[in-house]
Amino acid sequence: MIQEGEVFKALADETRLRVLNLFLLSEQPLCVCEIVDALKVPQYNISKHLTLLKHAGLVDVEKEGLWGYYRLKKDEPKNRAILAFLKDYLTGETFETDRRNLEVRLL
Amino acid sequence: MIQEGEVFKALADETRLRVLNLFLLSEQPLCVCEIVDALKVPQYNISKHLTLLKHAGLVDVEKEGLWGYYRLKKDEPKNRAILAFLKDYLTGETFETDRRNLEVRLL
DNA sequence: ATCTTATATGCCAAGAAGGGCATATAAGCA
DNA sequence: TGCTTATATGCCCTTCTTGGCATATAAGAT
Repeated sequence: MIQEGEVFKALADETRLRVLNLFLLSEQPLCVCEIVDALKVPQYNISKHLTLLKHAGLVDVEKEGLWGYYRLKKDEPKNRAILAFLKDYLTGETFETDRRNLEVRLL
Repeated sequence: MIQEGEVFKALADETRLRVLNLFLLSEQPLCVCEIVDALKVPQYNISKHLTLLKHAGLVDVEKEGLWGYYRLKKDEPKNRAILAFLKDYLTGETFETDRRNLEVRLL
């Protein structure tokens, strides 16, 4: 499990970067199932990565009934710079496809 | 081995962050032995991490006789933002001690 | 109460990463 | 030629990480 302050370990995984990419696009809370649909990755896998991102302090959750709404902690001082960097860094086919898939899902 | 573009994996290790911390301080090429002295970590260990950082595109080497002078590729567009971020991120006892050790070594 | 849906989690196996150690390489020097 | 010094690398072992799968949890609906 990732310790406090070890942001880079949280970012050192492609699936997690894909998840963060979605958050950076939407700038709104996303539930697990939306992420699952967009990335086409098994639910248990996304759940695990979200838990890890939460422990790393990059996202948090709000539970509403059955749903868990995750959102980027973009106002956290510790996260501001790295998220700004990420926004430019996450380029390429996969990230773009994921973003398109999310847009369709959110319609 | 780290693939092209996977910067975060290169940063997801404390020893490598400690090495980068030295480069950010000195802004001058450093040879392996200087880093070994400052961090008090075995030479073979530092060598391996430097090779990895090189593959990640964060540093490069210039060989001069027996010595290998490594330097940060800080002018590389891809690296600018992340290095700026790192400069603020690398705080704490260990990093400060390492910096002091390097200063002594470079006298 | 039961069934369904959304999410989390425990266990396992495979692979990657890191450290230790010995040794290889290779340049300079006696 | 041999000796020393600086650096790189291969092997082994241990630990960490990830994904797959099954299952647990828990809320809503019937």
